[in-house]
Amino acid sequence: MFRTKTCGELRIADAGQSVTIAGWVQRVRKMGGMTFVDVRDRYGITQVVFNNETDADLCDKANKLGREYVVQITGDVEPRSSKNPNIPTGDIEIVARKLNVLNSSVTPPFTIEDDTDGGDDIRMKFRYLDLRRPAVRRNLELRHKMTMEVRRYLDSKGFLEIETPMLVGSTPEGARDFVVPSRMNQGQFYALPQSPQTLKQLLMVAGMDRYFQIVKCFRDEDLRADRQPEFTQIDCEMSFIEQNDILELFEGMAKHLFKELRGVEIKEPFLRLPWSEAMKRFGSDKPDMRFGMEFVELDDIMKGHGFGVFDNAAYIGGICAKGAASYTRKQLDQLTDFVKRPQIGAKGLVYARVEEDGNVKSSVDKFYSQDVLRQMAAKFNAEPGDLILIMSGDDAMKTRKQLCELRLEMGNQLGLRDKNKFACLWVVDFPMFEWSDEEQRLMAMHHPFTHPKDEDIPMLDTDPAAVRADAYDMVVNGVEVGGGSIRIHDSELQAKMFEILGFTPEKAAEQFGFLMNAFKYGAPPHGGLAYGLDRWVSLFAGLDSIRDCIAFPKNNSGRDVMLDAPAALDQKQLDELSIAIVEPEKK
RNA sequence: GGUGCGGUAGUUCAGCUGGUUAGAAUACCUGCCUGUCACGCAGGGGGUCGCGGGUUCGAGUCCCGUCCGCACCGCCA
Repeated sequence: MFRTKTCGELRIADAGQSVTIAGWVQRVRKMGGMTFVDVRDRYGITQVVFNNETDADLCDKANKLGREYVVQITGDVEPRSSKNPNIPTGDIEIVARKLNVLNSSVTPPFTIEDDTDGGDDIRMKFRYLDLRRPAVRRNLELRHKMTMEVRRYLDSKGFLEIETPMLVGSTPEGARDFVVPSRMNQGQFYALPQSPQTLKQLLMVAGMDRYFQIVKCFRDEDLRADRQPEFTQIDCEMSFIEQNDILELFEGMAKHLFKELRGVEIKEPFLRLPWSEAMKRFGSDKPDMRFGMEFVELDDIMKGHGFGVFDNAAYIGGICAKGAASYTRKQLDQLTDFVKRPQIGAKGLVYARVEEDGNVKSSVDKFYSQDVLRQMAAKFNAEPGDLILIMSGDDAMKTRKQLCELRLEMGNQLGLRDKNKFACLWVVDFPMFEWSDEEQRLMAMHHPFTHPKDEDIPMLDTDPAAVRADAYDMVVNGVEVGGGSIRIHDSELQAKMFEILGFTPEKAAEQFGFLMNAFKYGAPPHGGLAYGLDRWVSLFAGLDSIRDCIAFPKNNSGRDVMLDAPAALDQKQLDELSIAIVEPEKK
């Protein structure tokens, strides 16, 4: 046998056994007459000891080992005279009898340890070394466990896992597509799917009833810490269901995952927060509900006192930070700078402290009487020691989003965003459309196959912008971890939707004719959702970036720095595809 | 497309208002060391200061451009 034990499994009870292990040299400690070698594999680290007096040649050989050499070692398990309580195998060591050097290694560019000395850049370039680090490996193990539990749960609920093609047609609506040229069909292109949306709907028409797939999706948009150009979705679709059936089934899945992977009991049912309420109370369609600090609107109380900024504002709102009245002038100035940063773009910040005697001391005292300020503070249920922060603006939605940034920042500063605490909710009743300045038309907020709320359907003709959709997002700790909708299953309603979205009937037929045709053959009512696997794993692992739970991620500019992709093609390949590269004009 | 921060030894970083031979830690190499486990001790090697231009008697340091990395805005049905 190549090995009889892994580097993580030997315990004091194994003392006396002869074993063979194999792995990488983590570290060599030479003590003169004796040498300790830590051998690492996926399962752990085991100390091997070589003694000059017992076998001088063998000890010499061990002294020549370097970091990350690959070794096979046979020896006897013995209790250690001084134990190492830091590792599970710390009670024993292997007294070596045989050392087989399977491979040498050049010195790695960074240390293979949880607390590595390597930066992101170099770790990504040598990702295969980075993946040897237990901290990164654990993230991939968690990812594996999650997909196993997802399959177990969905299988138990009667879902079929069905694969859909990666080479599909391009759909200009929505994100940019990655395109793939076709050699057999010169001048024509496939696209990689942004999601299997239409295909899973066709599976519903096909009577598959309950479908899921753990599937790669592709979007050619700019990256973020939580956005990769290829990412994995847990994609699901069901027939003969209502919205509530889907919400219940998938909050059940969330509960299952929390229990199996984090040992956390999550209470059902989740809060179902209408989109309009989420925006009013938190200024966000993905509120972090681990803490309160809800918005309070102050238009009625703060207007008409001669403070021009407020008197002319379309929206005045604030938050109350518990116990933050001790903030210094400097800290408050920093908060003001924070909201004035270009990414947030607020004009300024008004603050008010509630003092021990209940008096309210604000930055706008000269405009407001103590009476008005106390009324204002009462609206927040503010107590002595609290800090009230107020923002205003001439666009209510914009100002709410700015206030949202401030709320999250205060949550951070006051330590209210605990990574080990989880707050789950559904945001429901999203608007059907949103106006696009760039395109000068209404765009589908979710996607064009989303079913409008039945009671809002009459408004499709009169006031489409006000129509709400049977669309929902699951939000955990301010992260959108999944979303879906009830779909349109009626070809006439679908045609109307395309019309509102500015498609001519010809264009709609050209791009989505296959779907509208299918709907003519008895499409069942259906709906579904997709979970973002990368985001779920990141959330459970407490990661700052989804990159850390992806074996081979792309960098900020969409490059794979290890493979050095993308790259130019050989002329021969270009010729076969009839593709000519035109140098972008130099500016 | 835009904003901010960064790029100095294999690696992570320090390097002030410009001024001798650019430092630290760690990694690496050599020697010593029989109970280490972040071993210890002694010694050693290691730099196109991202790249290009400019200002200056003199640039790692200031200015302009450019490339690369990270975070964010736009974008992400």
